[in-house]
Amino acid sequence: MRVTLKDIADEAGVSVMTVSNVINGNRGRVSESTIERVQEIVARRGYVPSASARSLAANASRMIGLLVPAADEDSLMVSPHNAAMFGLLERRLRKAGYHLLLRGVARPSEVLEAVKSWNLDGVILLGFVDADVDSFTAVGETPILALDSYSPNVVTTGVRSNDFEGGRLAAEHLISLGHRRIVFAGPAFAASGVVQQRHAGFVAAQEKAGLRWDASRDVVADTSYAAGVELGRGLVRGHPDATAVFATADILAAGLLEGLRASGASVPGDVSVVGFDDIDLSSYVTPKLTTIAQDVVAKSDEAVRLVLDEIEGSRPTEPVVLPVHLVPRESTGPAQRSR
Amino acid sequence: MRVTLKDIADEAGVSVMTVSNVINGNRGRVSESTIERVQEIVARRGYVPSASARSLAANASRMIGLLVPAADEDSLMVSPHNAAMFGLLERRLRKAGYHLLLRGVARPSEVLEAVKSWNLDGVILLGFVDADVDSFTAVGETPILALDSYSPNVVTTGVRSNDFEGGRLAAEHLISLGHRRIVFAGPAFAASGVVQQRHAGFVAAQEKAGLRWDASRDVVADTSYAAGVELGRGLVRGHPDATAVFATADILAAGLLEGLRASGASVPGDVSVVGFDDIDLSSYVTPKLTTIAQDVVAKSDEAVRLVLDEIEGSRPTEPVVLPVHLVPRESTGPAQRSR
DNA sequence: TTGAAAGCGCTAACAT
DNA sequence: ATGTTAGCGCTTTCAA
Repeated sequence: MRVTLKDIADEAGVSVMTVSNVINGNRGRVSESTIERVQEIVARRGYVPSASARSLAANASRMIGLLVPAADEDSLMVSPHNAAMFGLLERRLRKAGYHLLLRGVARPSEVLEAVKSWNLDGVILLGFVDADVDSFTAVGETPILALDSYSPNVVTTGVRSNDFEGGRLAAEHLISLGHRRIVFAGPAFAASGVVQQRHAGFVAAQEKAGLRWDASRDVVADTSYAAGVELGRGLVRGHPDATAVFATADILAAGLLEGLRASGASVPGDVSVVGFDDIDLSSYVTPKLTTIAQDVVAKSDEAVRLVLDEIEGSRPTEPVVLPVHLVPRESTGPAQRSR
Repeated sequence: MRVTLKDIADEAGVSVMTVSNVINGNRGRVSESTIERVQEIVARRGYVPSASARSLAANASRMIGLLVPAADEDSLMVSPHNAAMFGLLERRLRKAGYHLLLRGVARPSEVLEAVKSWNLDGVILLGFVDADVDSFTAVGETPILALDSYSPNVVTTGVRSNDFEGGRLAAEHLISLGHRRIVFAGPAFAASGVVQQRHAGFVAAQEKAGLRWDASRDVVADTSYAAGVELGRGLVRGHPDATAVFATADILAAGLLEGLRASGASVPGDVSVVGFDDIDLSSYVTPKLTTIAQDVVAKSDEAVRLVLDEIEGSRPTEPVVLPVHLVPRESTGPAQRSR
């Protein structure tokens, strides 16, 4: 059935160790002629090493776990932003010779279980709230990298965008357009450092401009299209004097556009909207969303680089913070004097 | 370091086999009191079985490969539809006690390699063109399931939507609105049975209505937003008499909306548009897309069910074909008399 | 430059 | 109801 090292060794008339050395590129230890002979047989027989056997013997799996929150009965959280990260992370890992285990996680303990079970060489956490990240405990030396987390948990390494700066840029943009009363929409602060930071940057820019922050304009909304629609429908009634909204995610902002439209408000005529992420969707909706762009390519590259570095033995680093920038499109315009 | 079966066995004063039997739920073979004692130790020590060792000894990995096309230097193809499938498939597999290896594949031979290397219990192919599926060779008894494929390859089992019916429904809907000259937009036929079938259903409905099919209204376009925009911009010039377009994917149809708008054509005033898939995006764009909905939940459920059944030993089945239905929204309306 | 022996953690098959 | 033996396919260590 399966072609094993021994089969190759027998056919080549050498020991399994010699074949193993050829396979693993331990030149130096094997003569040129042997290398060629073995390689020919390997190719002809279609030999592929057993990852299980390797993992067991070498205690290294060359597999990285990509763990995503998922309630027991639920599907993985595959937001457009996460979907983009999946593809990017897989490519990077593949090019580095690693494989990717994609796994939904309901309880923090399952992270530990996944690592132990598959002998994962490293773990990348995508989309966990800080409280969850806080609770992860070390698993031997296995590097654990948390994307978009502000958890102080020392067993994890962080890679995230400059959320504070993003909040600042959004506010500055709106202020420069004359907006003075801006609603901030996003998930509850407590759970998310990301949201806290975006909010802090947003408030800082306003204070710098001499505007007083009014907490009544903080609105809690899920990161979902539906939540955006609901918020948009009620905005004019709930915040009659607001001329702009900063939403902490494009998907939420996109829903907002729809909700505002349904309530008869025009964007950006009556209300300006700024999103966050710059997912593809943001230029598909009408009007096209002005947003704060994250560099998802850099984020995935850094994440993989850091995990692999730690696997190679380097010490965990300070969190890596990636730059963001404003992408002005059609959903923002001058504040209406009349409102 | 790692807690092993032997550690548990030593502490419990039994043999490893007894512990193994407890772990694997081979009740019957072990006394109640032993089970309890062992389970307590397992929980207390945080024992997690080694998947590698299991895979090696039992010759079963409880891991399924989700393989997606990806050129060497490129990222995985993570279209919105694929992203939805990722999440759905992972959930199903997780609930069944399986793990998911997500892997981009540049050459068909890599499928074989992935299976051999990780001793995969099964494989799900997502997004491959028929020509690629044709070329896959059997890997022992390993079930290979191809999603959305019309390849006659006998080593694979198919799960797909009723594409012919989808094409028919789209055409019927447009015809009933008075459209007589409808453009068909999608990737090249040759490569894709999916597109062929949608086209065939589309043509059949027209012929049934007494319309003559005119091949000049077949337009080749990538399944991408950009291709849709380009097509939309040139549509009025290239097909001045067309009153509607059927696009084989929502992402393409969404681009079409934008391109038509850019060229000054109104939807559905001047041109009606029907998409395919019913991804989230289709109700986020303006106007909301009329589309043919696929049942992605059923598709993922069936895919997992079939793979697991075949792992259990049942024979490969006929392709499973899932129903589709029309979702009328805002992008279609009565044909203009004037055009 | 090459090989032999031991063992990674588990299970299947056969004892008892 | 429980234990023993013999691997699964590979790498590590030590020897030649």
